[in-house]
Amino acid sequence: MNESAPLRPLTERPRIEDVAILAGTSAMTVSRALRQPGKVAAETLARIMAAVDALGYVPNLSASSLASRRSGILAVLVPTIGNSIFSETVRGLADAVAAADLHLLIGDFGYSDDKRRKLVRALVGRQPDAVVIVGAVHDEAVRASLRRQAAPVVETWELSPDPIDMIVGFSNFEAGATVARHLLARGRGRCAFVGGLESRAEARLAGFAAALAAAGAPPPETEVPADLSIAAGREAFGRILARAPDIDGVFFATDVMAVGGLLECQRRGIDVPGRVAIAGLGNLEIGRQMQPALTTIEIPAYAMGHRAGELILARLAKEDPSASGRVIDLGFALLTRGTT
Amino acid sequence: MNESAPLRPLTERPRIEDVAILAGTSAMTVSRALRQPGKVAAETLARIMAAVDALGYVPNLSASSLASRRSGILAVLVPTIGNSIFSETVRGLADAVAAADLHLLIGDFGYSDDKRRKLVRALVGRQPDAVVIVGAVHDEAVRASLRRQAAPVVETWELSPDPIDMIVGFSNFEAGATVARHLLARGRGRCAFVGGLESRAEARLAGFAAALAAAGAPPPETEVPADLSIAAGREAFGRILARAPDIDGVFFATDVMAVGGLLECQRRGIDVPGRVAIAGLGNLEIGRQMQPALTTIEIPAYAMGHRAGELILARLAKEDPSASGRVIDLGFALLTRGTT
DNA sequence: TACGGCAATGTTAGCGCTATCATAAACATC
DNA sequence: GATGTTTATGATAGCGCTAACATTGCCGTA
Repeated sequence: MNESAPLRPLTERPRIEDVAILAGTSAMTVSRALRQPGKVAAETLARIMAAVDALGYVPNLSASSLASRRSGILAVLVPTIGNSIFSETVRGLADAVAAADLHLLIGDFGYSDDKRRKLVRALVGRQPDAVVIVGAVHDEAVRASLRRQAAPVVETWELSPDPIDMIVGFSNFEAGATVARHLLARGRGRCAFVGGLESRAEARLAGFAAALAAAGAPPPETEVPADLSIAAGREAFGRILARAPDIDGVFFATDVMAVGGLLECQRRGIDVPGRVAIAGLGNLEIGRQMQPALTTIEIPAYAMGHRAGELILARLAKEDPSASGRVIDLGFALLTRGTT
Repeated sequence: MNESAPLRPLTERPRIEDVAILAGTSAMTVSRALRQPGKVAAETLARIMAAVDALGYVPNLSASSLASRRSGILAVLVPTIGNSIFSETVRGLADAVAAADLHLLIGDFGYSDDKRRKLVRALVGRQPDAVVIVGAVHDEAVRASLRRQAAPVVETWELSPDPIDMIVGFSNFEAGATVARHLLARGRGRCAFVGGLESRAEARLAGFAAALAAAGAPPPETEVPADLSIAAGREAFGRILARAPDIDGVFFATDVMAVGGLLECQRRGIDVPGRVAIAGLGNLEIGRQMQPALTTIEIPAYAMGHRAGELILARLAKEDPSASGRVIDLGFALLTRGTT
């Protein structure tokens, strides 16, 4: 048995220095071996890897970030991780940046501007190499603090002529207008809208109302749901029917709520689309599987995340800021199915 | 105009030193002002806050972590962020730790053991103050590397007599057995199970099969779905019916798949629960809203996250490791509704 | 033999914070 | 007034890494 006392207690995590000593080399060579194995002689590399395994060494990324000024963090801000449509965007993003070693630091701001402000502060402090936000940011203080930091910022899910840095989205206004024109074409003259609580839904309503007005139709009855659940969609639909029994077309700002509306019709024995046409937005699986299947706006949820990731990688690769201010419209598609 | 050239380019982010100079104090006092405002004189505090605002100073948390040996990061590993039931657990966790300033670093391992291994390495490198994992970890290498680090680790969604550190869950085995006994009590003698792909579903199947066997019923027909979607549930159900047309009770490992089964019955005109009884697990909103409403096992998704957060805070507060090895069973409940 | 070039490795000096201890000033106690 | 006690602040020394610049030895070429 080796009786020499260890210099540092074994309970502490090994540092790069410990690996270097065990491998009979220097800290710098270990650092290189782990990040650019090609720059280290094969024999040295093997000794270092053996030492890493023996000690269970895991580099301290805080120290690494501090020294290299690269955190390896991609900060992602979403309104809520509970919504599977946003997680599609996150998945697209993760897939796009999978090769680069960036880790997603996901923050959930619960649709609250105040929480988002705090989240931005906290995330910026971690020196992210890039920031992706679901939704355009309108709060000037937040915009300023995101602009001030060097990392690329991509907003998504909306279009804005004046993005913080880059924006990848679709026109919520046009989506609303498209649904209105579709309902009008189906002979629906008395339309309603269910949605609110966030700027994207408001843009959809604006487009919806504008297209109705352009066609000379009366303005939509509107209901703001309590939340974005099926039950909230049901209840909002019930309130609309109570207020305006002659409604013959309803656009729900999300498929989940639209499914609520559809289920409520089925419960009440209201014929869809005979008496009331229903449309949603998101092309979620549940809408596709309903009977009749839900007419909806398919949005590029995955693609927006993926494209955001590509933009980020391009910017991080070359020091080329020419992409700044870029606005990318990925469009959307109306999927006409059984409910209209 | 002040003509003196700045010592550092203005484009660089301000450091704590810059704030200190502007406020006419020292870096240490600024650091204290931001973390323990009570320990700084009111007047000094005001000057410092003014300087922070003026410069838009945001502390570099990498440096902070390195110096303080506290990262403020709570690492969360989930099989997929796309599943809203796991996001309930994350929400419970977030709520529980909201006051402590811990940030959730969420990693998604896509149900892949290999990805999880990599994710653990990456997350451990960020020196998390705590780790929460959805699912028990069986991979010995991963268990070892999580054990080696000092931070508390909480596994969730399963029970295991030998947790890495702590575990908060429910018995998937018992959940399966409970559903089996319920179906038997409803006179269903020919049962099937749809699920797989992960250890929790396998435990449910084991319990389901054991309870059937104990009652002398034939072993369940089982189908492993392609994924965990509604469509996969539909298809698996179709295959079961083709193989065993006399099936009169089906337990789906998740509500989403169960909804698929229910919709498939409706499409085929199969009476539920007259001819086939259906049960799911998760108590998701869609199951509650279906007509007839889905019988399901309600699991403590939110509570598991919340309890995990509480355990972590307790451990971080006092240096009391007595909670180690703790196994907490939060149970589950059978919600009998229209489909059985 | 001398020289430049290259590959492999090492040395030094921070990155921007905070733990720790020292100091100074203000106050209370006898 | 001498002494302890508290409160506010500051000086110093790292935390564990990596950028940038040596240094070393080896090769080919003049």
